[in-house]
Amino acid sequence: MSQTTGARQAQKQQSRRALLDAALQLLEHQSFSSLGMREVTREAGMSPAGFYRHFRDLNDLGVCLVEEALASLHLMIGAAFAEQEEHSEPDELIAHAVQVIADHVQAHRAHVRFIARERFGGVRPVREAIAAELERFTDEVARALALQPVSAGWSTEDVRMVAELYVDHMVLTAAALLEADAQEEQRITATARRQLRLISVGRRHWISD
Amino acid sequence: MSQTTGARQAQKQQSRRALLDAALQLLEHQSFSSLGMREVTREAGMSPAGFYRHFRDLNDLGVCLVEEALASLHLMIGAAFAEQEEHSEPDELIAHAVQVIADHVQAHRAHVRFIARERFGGVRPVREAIAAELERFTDEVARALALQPVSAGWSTEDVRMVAELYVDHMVLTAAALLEADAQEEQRITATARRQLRLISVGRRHWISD
DNA sequence: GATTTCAGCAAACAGTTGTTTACTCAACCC
DNA sequence: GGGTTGAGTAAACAACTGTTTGCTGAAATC
Repeated sequence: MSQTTGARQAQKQQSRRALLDAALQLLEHQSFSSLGMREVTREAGMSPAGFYRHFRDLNDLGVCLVEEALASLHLMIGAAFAEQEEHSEPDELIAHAVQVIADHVQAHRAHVRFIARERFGGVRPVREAIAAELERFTDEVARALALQPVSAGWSTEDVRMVAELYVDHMVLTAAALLEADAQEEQRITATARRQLRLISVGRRHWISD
Repeated sequence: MSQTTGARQAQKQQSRRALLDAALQLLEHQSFSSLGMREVTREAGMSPAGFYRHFRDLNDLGVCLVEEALASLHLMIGAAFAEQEEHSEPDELIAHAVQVIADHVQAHRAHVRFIARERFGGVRPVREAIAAELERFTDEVARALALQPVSAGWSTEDVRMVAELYVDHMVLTAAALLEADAQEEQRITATARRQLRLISVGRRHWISD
């Protein structure tokens, strides 16, 4: 249902990409709620009217960006959990997890910035799309946590609450890394590791109801 | 240096207040970076040019809002720590702390929304003002934590890292409460208490370097 | 090869934006 | 009470906004 021959659709996809990239670029220095469509089309090298061939709205484009940004996050977390057996020491695993986040921020700056910035931003549809995706994300983390030996005998609410703590901490750490230079990055990742270790200690001594 | 006779200055302060309140009102449905000054003056019932008698810029107004919003937060946390001796049970203290946050959100919705929304928002001066204020805030919390018996023998970095964890958690909880109805509020506060308890357990069993 | 489809364009629309200018008139000072 | 200060105004400025209209020309279909 999505392709006719190829060349036509491919060109359209390319223009669409240009619009999304232009938006991401502009969002480095402003919030989504102040983004203009003329601004976006200008940055993408397209005439204003052309925008409507791809999106109904700017909000429409915003929701697409949310899905795009969190898709790459899902891939990351999947890979991170898959590798977790390789690390026997818990501290090693924490260090690895933080490094995975730092690498992800490096590789997807614009996406991470967008999520962090608009999570509580001024545009309802975007905010809600992020909330919905982060919830699915938290479910995923909760499922993985439940399989760990530490979680034996835990209530689902307790597992879920830890998952929320981890996800929030991850987003916050990623956001902090966005504007950090190499030196600040060391401080931030060191603190993040310490905090994760504290939570880990808490989990080991937790008494679930 | 700030008053001449009274009536004159008082009227000016009142207009200034009207501008700040108008901005806060408008910021319920948009981000600061999309706020217009004509929009603000219109909402405040003032002519556009009048704005410049009070602020050089919209950013100038934004920074004022930051200071205003975090001043009330400082008052809150001061009161909360002052009352902490009244609660012998740790769980009771946690429940009280969460309730203080919920009450604060109820009483200062617009301010809390502004801080949560613009903490990672698109306007540099505002973002940096919030970061600076939250850092002072974290210092305050760290000082209070250091006095608690649990922190005996802890390094200053470890105390500071816990303080950051608490502050971030507080802001996040407050932000979550913003859009919650009565029922969701119960869920959010319950989760927040659980999470604080987990951190508390972690602190009790922590081995500082 | 003729016909249909449709991504992208140029132009025009009425509104809105931030800022400056010259002004009014009440509160202040002496 | 006369002169000064300064908070707030109305009008004008060029620049920009989102959206619609009819058009062009290349790719796709038959």
